[in-house]
Amino acid sequence: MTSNESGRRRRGPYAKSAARREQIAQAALQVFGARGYRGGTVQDVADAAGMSQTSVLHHYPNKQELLIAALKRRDAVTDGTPGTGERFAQSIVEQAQFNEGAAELIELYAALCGESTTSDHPARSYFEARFERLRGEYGAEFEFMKSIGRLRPGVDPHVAGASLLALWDGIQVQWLLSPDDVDMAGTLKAYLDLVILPES
Amino acid sequence: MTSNESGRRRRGPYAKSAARREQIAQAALQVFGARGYRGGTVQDVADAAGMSQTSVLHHYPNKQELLIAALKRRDAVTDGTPGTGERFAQSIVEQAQFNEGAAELIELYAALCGESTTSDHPARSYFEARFERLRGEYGAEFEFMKSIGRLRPGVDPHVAGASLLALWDGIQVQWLLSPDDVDMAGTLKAYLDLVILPES
DNA sequence: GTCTATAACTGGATAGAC
DNA sequence: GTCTATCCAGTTATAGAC
Repeated sequence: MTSNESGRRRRGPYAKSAARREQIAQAALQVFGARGYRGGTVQDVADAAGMSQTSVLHHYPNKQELLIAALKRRDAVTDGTPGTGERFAQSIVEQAQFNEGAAELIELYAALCGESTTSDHPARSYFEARFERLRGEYGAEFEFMKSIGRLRPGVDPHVAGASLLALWDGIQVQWLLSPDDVDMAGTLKAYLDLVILPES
Repeated sequence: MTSNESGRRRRGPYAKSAARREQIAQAALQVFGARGYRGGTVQDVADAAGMSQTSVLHHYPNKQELLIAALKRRDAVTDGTPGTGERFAQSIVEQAQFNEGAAELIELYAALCGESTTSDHPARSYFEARFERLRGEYGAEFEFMKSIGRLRPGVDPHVAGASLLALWDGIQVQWLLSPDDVDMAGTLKAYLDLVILPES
C-alpha cells in the first residue's frame, strides 16, 4: 500500500501544484524586475503567469511571499560560488558575462537593491545579509591572494572586497540604463587586473 | 497709481510663496529619500512640510513635479564640479566625506537610482543623462592624466571613469545598509590611489 | 493661499460557487 | 484549484468655501 502512517494517502495534484508555483515565481521575477516591488502588482504577476490574481494568492499567501520566491529563484540561477586562487578572477568575469545574457535577473537585482534602502522594505534584510556575506567572502579571497604574494602591494584585501562588490552593483545599474555604452565584464576584469598581480 | 499696463500690480505674497516652495522641496527630498518615489505619498510630503496635501499640490501641480523639485535640490547641494589635475582626486574624496554627513541626499539618490531602472519611471531620464555626463567628465579627466603620465600604465581612461562612478554609487548603497562596516571616502581614495600615480 | 470634503481610481486581500 | 464578485483601505487629484 502507498498509505502512510496517518492513514491518508497523499496524492493528487501535488506535481501540478509545484509546477504552478514555479511558474508564478518566474512571473514574479519578471514583474518585480521590470516595475520594482512597490510598482508591480499581484495582478501583474497573475497576468504574466497567465492566471487569475486569486490563483496566485492561493499558492502564495501574500505579496511579500511572492517577492521572496522571486529572490530565491534569482539566487538559484545566479549565485554560483566563485573559484578560489587562480580561478577567482575568472569566475567573477564569467559570472558577469553570463549575467549580460540574463537581463531579467539583473533588473530584479538592481531595482530591488535600490528600493530596499528605503524604510520598511521587505527585501532590506535580504540585501543587508547578502552584502555582509559577500564582503566577507571576497575579502577572505583577497587576503589569501595577499598571503601568496599575488595582491598588489598597498591594497587592503577587505577594501578590495567591498570595492569589487560595489563596482559590480554600480556597473550593473549603468548597464541597465545604457547597455550600449557600458561593458560590465570588461569593467570588472579591468579592476581585477589592477588589483591581482599576474603569476610571476 | 501703481497699476502697470495690465492694469494689475504684481505684488503680494510672492516672497512667501517662494519660501513655501523651498520648504516643500525639502520635505519631498526627505520623503522620497526615505520611502522612494512610489513608496512616498503626497500626503507624506505635506505632513513633513507641515501643511495640507492640497497646499502642496497648489504649489506643485502633481507628484512628478515634486520629484523633480527634490532632485534639483539635491543637485544644488551635492554636485560641485570636481577640480582637475592635482585636485581631482582630492575633490572626489572631499565630496564623499561631505556626503557622509548628508545622509538624506544619499538616501534620495540611492533609492531613486535603483527605482528608476524600472519601466516608465519619471526619474529614468534624469539618471540616464547624469550617468552619461559624468562618464564623460571623469573619462576626460583620466585622459588628461594619462597625457601627463600620471595614469597607471595599462589603465583605460574611460573604463576608469565608468568604474569610479560605479564604485561610488555601489559603495553608497552598502554604506546606507551598513554604515558601520563601510568607509565610503576611504574606498574611493583607495581606488584613486590605485589608478593615479603619485607625482614623480 | 489654504483649507475641508470628496471624487475617481487602484491596490491587496477574502468569500464562496463550481 | 480556480474562478467571479466583492470588500475595504489608501492614493492622486479636483471643487469650492473662506
